Amino acid sequence: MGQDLPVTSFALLGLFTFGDDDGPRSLTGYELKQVADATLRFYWVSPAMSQVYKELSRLAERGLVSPSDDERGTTYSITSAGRSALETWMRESEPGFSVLKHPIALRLLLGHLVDPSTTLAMLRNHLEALDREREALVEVRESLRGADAPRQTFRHPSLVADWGLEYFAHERLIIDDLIRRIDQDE
Amino acid sequence: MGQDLPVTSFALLGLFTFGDDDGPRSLTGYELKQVADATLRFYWVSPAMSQVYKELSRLAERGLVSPSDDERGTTYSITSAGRSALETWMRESEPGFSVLKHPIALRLLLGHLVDPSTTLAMLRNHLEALDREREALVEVRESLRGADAPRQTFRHPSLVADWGLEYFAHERLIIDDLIRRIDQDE
DNA sequence: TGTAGCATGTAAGCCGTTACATGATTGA
DNA sequence: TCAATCATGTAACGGCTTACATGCTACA
Repeated sequence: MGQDLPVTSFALLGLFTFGDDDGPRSLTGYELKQVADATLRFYWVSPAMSQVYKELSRLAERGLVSPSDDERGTTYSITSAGRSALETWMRESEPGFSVLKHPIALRLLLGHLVDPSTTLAMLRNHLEALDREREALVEVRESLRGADAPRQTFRHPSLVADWGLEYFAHERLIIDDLIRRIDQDE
Repeated sequence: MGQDLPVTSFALLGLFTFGDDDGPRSLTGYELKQVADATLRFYWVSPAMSQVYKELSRLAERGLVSPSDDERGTTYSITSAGRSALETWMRESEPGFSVLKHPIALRLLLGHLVDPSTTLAMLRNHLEALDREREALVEVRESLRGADAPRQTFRHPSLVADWGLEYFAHERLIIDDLIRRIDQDE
């Protein structure tokens, strides 16, 4: 019974596997969305609230998470079937290549349609957006300190966060360089 | 009459603005797909054939491209309305931030669910995939030589391609480093 | 003669979004 | 008491994909 689910389902399911101290965590839909916004959004997606609830229903239907009532609302935890479905997915499915949707790159491609000053303004705005995103990721990274050593709970999340920080830093350099090159062209 | 179309429509429409020598190009749906695969795919999307034809119909309905018959089949060219819709879109709409869907990063996040050797194998495979993608982009970049100087037709496409090449090179370094770190953890 | 590439679509369906709706709790 | 946050959904719809179908041309 191979689980045929979109990657986003497994991504959300995976967020339940990061236990604090006392075992795997239980989360309400609302909380799950917070966690996804803090982590998944940088390299996967930030699903809409309605999508999160829909996913939780589907995962529950299949027995991969189990709901229980709690003073916080309806909380979900991963089941052992959920955990093994995740492990199977990790081991046996093809990751596929990454997909980037980069509106700035797209508009730079079409730069011949507008004034260079328009393109430059766009790139400068992008630098600011980049800094804001980077700041948000820095905070995520900081929050992992203390449990980010090899074999600790947040080892892998911290590796991914470091990757993301490098990505932002490097993109900053590239954009700076593009601004310089376009400035010179004039 | 603001054109309310998905970004992909403008992306495809934009591909018609790169004239060779004798004005803007005319393309069949099939050819448009080839161009998109060679360029858009690296930082936007590679739309399915069926999607390309659907977009062409919609763009034609709105008068942004005009079809004409040709020995190659039905070819389309951008109209002046199409061109000004593109320019307006470039100047007046918000780009928004980039969205990355990176299955490798996602699976690295969940590395605690599998053997380190599984993660290492995944990262090594990713290095090879990265090299293949890079090679494809190198060829695109090379094909732009000769028209990539400031103010020439392929100036902006070549800036974007250079950006992409740097991106791939840097990701390679990051993955190498991750492999080293995970190796050491054991 | 058969396979690969060129050329053009239709149909079904999933993923995910926005808009809308509701209600409890907490703190300014 | 009013706004923000927590909490949970439904409905409608758009974007894009896969699967399917068709036919022509060039070439090995």
